[in-house]
Amino acid sequence: MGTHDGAGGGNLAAALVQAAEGLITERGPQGFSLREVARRAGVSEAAPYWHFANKEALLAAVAEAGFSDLAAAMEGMRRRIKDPDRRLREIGVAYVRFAVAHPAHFRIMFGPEIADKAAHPALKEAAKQAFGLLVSVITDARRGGQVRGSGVEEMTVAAWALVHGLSALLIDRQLERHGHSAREVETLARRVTRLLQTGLGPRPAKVRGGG
Amino acid sequence: MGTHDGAGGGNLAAALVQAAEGLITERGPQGFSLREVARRAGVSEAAPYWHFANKEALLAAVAEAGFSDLAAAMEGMRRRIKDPDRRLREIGVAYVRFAVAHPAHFRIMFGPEIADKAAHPALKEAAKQAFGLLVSVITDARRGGQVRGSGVEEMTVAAWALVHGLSALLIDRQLERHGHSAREVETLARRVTRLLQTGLGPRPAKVRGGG
DNA sequence: ACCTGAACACCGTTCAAGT
DNA sequence: ACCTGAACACCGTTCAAGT
Repeated sequence: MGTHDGAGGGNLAAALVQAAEGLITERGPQGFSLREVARRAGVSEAAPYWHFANKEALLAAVAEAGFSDLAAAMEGMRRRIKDPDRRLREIGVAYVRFAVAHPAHFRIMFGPEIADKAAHPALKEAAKQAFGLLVSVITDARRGGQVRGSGVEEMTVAAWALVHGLSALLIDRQLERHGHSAREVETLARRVTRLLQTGLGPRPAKVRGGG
Repeated sequence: MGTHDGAGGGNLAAALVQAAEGLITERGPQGFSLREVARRAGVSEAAPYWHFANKEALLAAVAEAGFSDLAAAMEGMRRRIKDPDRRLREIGVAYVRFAVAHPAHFRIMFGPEIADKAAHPALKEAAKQAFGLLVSVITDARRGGQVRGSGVEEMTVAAWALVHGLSALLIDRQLERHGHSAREVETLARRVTRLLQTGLGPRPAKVRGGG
């Protein structure tokens, strides 16, 4: 508000976002400071305030770029894979892969560093788009299947929660038993996503009527 | 290390933890400061350092209390409910209920504020216990059912990821379409957890062989 | 053993002042 | 329009000094 907020003509804004991404990757959301970003960009500590309202606005720009990358990764999977069930799985895997590859981005995108997300509408929009992609893919996967009422909505929440939770647990080192290499992470994500599709229980009967 | 770290005879340590819980609940992990905690406890800004090595150690104490409460809530459900499937569901619901009721605790417990969790072994221990509870409950629910290889381990990861992700998405206001009242949260958690048990897909066939 | 006071090196943010 | 310098009110942490 009252400032350019990025997409003007200046290139210091872009340089600041780039420096911010580097710093946040190196030191995490804790060690991040606006003054250090300014130092890395070679300007005074007050300069960023011309381009961003405050620290949070700069972080929001970083988060936005992250959402854009995540959406691209998911969209790529949707385009590449035709089988609806496998497609749903691999989109989930792409989500987890992104989180583990860019933990700092992931935390900024979803964490409390950006306190008031309503103040950064582009963020909400990006998240909504990712959600919409999931909805459509799940709808495709269930086409012809019996889905009553708000079924797809709930399925989408479940699918999102599953890959989001797996991402968070991996990033926060809560699953140390399972390796963090790219291959191991993908295998785990694939198996866990498949479990959501088949279900934990061996009860092929009551599936249809469950209220 | 080199300091008491809590369970000594002094009561300033306990007062500091209590003040920290209050402050973190009011202002979130961002607005939290050790100096403010000291002020609320009515001591000088250097006093906390006699009882806690640093800010992180105080936060670790808060996280530990949170894990203890969460474990108690889950354990209570295990004792109260006999039907294995419903028991698993309600333990999941208890997890989400705790997260939404105590978002600040939840974030401290799992977030990056405590950078090196290996430095606070009590934390790892508490998390491991909660995981063990899930494993045993899932084992019970699957008793008699066919579970090959590392099946239970993977199921546990899936169940944990699901409720953890739902908790995180709710706390971070990413599911604004769904209300945040206690009743609405419980209903959503129950439905989503049931989805993991029954599975998304209407494919009662291939369930058994899936590699 | 336990706490205070003062200090150091950092922050986020503002604001007059420069060009 | 865009940036600097200096300032304000905060931090986390340390350390001599008190009792």
